[in-house]
Amino acid sequence: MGETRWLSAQELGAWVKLEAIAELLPGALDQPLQRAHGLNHYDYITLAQLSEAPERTLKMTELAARTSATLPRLSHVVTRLEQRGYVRRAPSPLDRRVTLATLTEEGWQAVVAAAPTHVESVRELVIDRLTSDQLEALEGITDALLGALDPDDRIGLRQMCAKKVSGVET
Amino acid sequence: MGETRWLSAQELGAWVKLEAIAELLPGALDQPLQRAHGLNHYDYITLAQLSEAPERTLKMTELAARTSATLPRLSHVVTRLEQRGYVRRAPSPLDRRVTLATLTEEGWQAVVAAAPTHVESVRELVIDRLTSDQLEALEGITDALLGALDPDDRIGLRQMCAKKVSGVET
DNA sequence: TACCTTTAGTTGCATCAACAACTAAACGCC
DNA sequence: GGCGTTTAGTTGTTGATGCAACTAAAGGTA
Repeated sequence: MGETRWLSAQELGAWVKLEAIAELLPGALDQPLQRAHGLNHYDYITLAQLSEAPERTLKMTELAARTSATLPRLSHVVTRLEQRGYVRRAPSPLDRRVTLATLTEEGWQAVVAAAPTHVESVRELVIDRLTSDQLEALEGITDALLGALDPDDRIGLRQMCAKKVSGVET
Repeated sequence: MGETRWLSAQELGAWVKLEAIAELLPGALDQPLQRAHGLNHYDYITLAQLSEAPERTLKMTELAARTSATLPRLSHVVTRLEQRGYVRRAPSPLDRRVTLATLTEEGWQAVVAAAPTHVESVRELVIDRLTSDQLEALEGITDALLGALDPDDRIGLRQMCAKKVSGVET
């Protein structure tokens, strides 16, 4: 197996902090959404993705890819969201293996209501803490890391939630 | 509540990618450790922290802080690790409310065995993908974010696992 | 058409984490 | 010393996630 290349002091410093962030950030993002709207972060992302899609509808596979989740996980989540009336499932007429998930009017209301809470968290925890230079550096870094974590670019790296929602809200 | 300040294109881009990383990184770190050693990432960090501590012993509260976890979570994890013979619990003689967790010899062997696997993942997923400049920028960014996520610096931001373990392995 | 393979999605089970309620020891104060 | 408060930790329950097994529809091939 060859010798292990241990981490230098600089590498270790950056890594330990990134590790701590990976541990703390998910919970910090969940909390405000959970308390104010009964949604966790993943629920919100799921609804937000649907809200942006044409017809507010996506295939399960596509939705899973855009939310960086596995299909079983998404399926469970959609079941819950369906029970709450936020999403509707229907088999595709073109290929009956395919399930189309559609955002309901209630679901739309829920995303619109939750969006400001979420953007607020993101600003407070991340964006507003960084200088413009850091933000630019962050893009380069995240691109590099996603090369390993999402090699086939299943996510698509396109734009997201906040923009469109704001457009409709006015 | 005032107007929501939506995200600019640059902010959105950085954020969406960071979000994806936060979603994908934990699983990517768990997998190799899980398959090769039956430990998840948090188990490993817990053992690693103990391995560095004087007497290989820490108070539960201190260990929870250093691993960015809540006390209940740590308690459950330590229960499992104790059942596997990796950790021993003992009440502190000085303050009998306090529980001291100590790494056993088997626990030590387990960390030493798992460390190369873990460092390998960290390099492959993160460190080796970044330039020296990016690594430096990352430190600044992580410091800024931890200001929000860990305001009291409970973690301590000291150095970690890999260094010490490598020292003893030779 | 019959059969095999691939693809899409769901379901059940086992694991893990969050939260709240609880126990017990120490501290402060009279 | 007695009593309320704070601190340290554990436990139980509930909810979410991952994985593997399963169903069902499509596609390909003879």
